[in-house]
Amino acid sequence: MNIRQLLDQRLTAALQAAGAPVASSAIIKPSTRPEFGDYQANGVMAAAKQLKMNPRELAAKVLEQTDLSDIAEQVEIAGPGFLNIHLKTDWLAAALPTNTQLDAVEPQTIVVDYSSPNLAKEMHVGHLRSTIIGDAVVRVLEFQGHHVIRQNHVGDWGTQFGMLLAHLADLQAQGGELSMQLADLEAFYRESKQRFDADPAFAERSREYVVKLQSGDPECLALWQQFINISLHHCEVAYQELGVSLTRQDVMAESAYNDDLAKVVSDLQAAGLLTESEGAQCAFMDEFKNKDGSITPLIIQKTGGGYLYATTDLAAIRYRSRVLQADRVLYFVDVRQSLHFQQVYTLARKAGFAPASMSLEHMAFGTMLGEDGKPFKTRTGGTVKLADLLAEAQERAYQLVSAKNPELAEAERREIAHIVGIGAVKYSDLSKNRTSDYVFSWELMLSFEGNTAPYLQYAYARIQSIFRKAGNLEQGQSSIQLLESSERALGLKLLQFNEIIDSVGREGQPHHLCNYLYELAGHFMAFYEACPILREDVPTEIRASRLQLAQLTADTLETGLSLLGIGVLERM
RNA sequence: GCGCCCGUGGCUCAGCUGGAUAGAGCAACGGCCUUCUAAGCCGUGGGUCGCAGGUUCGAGUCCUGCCGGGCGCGCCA
Repeated sequence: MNIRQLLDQRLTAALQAAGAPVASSAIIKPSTRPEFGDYQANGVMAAAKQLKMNPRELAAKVLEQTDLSDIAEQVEIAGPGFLNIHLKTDWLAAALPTNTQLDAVEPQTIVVDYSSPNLAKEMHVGHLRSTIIGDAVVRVLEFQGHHVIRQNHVGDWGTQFGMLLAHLADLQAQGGELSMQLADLEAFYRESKQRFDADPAFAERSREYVVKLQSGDPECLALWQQFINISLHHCEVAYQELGVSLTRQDVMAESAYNDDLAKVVSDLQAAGLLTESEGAQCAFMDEFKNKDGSITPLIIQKTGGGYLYATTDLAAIRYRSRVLQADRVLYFVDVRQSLHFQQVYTLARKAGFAPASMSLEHMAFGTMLGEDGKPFKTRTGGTVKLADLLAEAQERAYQLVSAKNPELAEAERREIAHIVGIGAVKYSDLSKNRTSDYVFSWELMLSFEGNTAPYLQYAYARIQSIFRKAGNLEQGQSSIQLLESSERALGLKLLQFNEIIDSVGREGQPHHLCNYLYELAGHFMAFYEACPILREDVPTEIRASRLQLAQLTADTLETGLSLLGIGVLERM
């Protein structure tokens, strides 16, 4: 159930029935302070302004137009014209058992473009944002009942593959296993680049490899295919370690659109959208006109006929519309590409590649910076490998769990370290989703205290511990009673799960879910301190009610964390 | 030059079509483990929300200007 939506529907209808314009909304939000009830309506004042009415009078008229007595204990007009809604505690309690069942949504086909690493190099911490945030949103959308199509738009094409293949061919000529030579992709890339910069003959051969690759030379293609396979395998290892749901089936590489590119250009030309400028095919769109009258162009085809990533992105949009039949396409891509996407989206609309009914959404995120405020690098100047970060996180978690619970078996401590360590890394990224840049900090990323995944996992483990201790105590069929203030607060928070899921599905911001789960766990901790469950002096029906609250909290935490791609533990 | 984004306590961040007394975590300080896991709980101190105007009954949120930082802009992706 979605309380906020329910209140919004009823009060917005009442507001309009009271004479407010059809566009106006009751604007329901959780109350900012306990004495203002559970939810507050902020929209009456804005509507009153438009109607040139006294807001409190309008608020009174709104209340005449609806009857909330089935769900609300009391609704009061407060301050300049707020409506403060105090929900019935019994109604809350009765709604709790079905809490993790969402209200049905109209299913859409949603294409999500995320992760999309460049296969020329190894995945590093900079790939975390797209991969982890995208995967969380994918899980949320599927949970809502949408048809989600993952698209891992990996970079497997372009000039840099010339030097990689030239270097690879040389090594292969010397004998040896490809998989061994490519075990450290990052080092392999460095070596290739060094040779390219230092040796003109090698650079020339690299360029020849690009031509051979693009002209479909079978030997060259075979070599390339091997390289891609190995590099993809590296990604899959990282996905596995991270618990990311992408598989080989989700890969739709840049090269997959190669055959469409000429058609994209000719279709754009036929539509009169391209202009030749300095030898290149460009789209000059009025939407990108500057103050001085010049237009920032979008280059579709290079002088000499080469294609660019704009061309590929346009081909991908057409594919996602025509073949995948998407209602929405979400791009989890660095914010630095926002102008590019604006241009591509605009051109795709003009060209009819993207119908008006298909939503194109750039879910942008900022760059990861080092603690010096510059793009994140190690001390030696290289990027931080994902594998190193994850290993460090798990090691620290292992040290901690070994100190806390030395009696646990080695294997269980390793398992706990894995779930906790990976969870902490993912959560620290998921919990801040501004489009601005953010600062990478080992300290914060590997922290297990405060607003972190381990805190949520700890709350879950505590609940499991209660149930282990409770043994076969019958939970009974008795109803939930929200008697103590901490019980009521927990119950209300539990019921807000649905509205958070809706928001994440709509806006693609998992940090709202993180924040919700953190508050939920916090409410549980307060309840845990204030309300004994298994103590002998607790009456049976109270105990049964509290056990149900604990169970619902565990279910919600588990569901929420799983949507973030984070696991839970029986003990830690 | 043009365009986009960001400036919130010592640090890292929330702040949901403008709403009531700006919230967390970390760090600091003080309490709480013979009672369901102290990776926890309770409490204290700490913010002219970059600056200056403006719109509004009401501005961290909207508008203008300025200061500071980041990023992008015709043949990389």
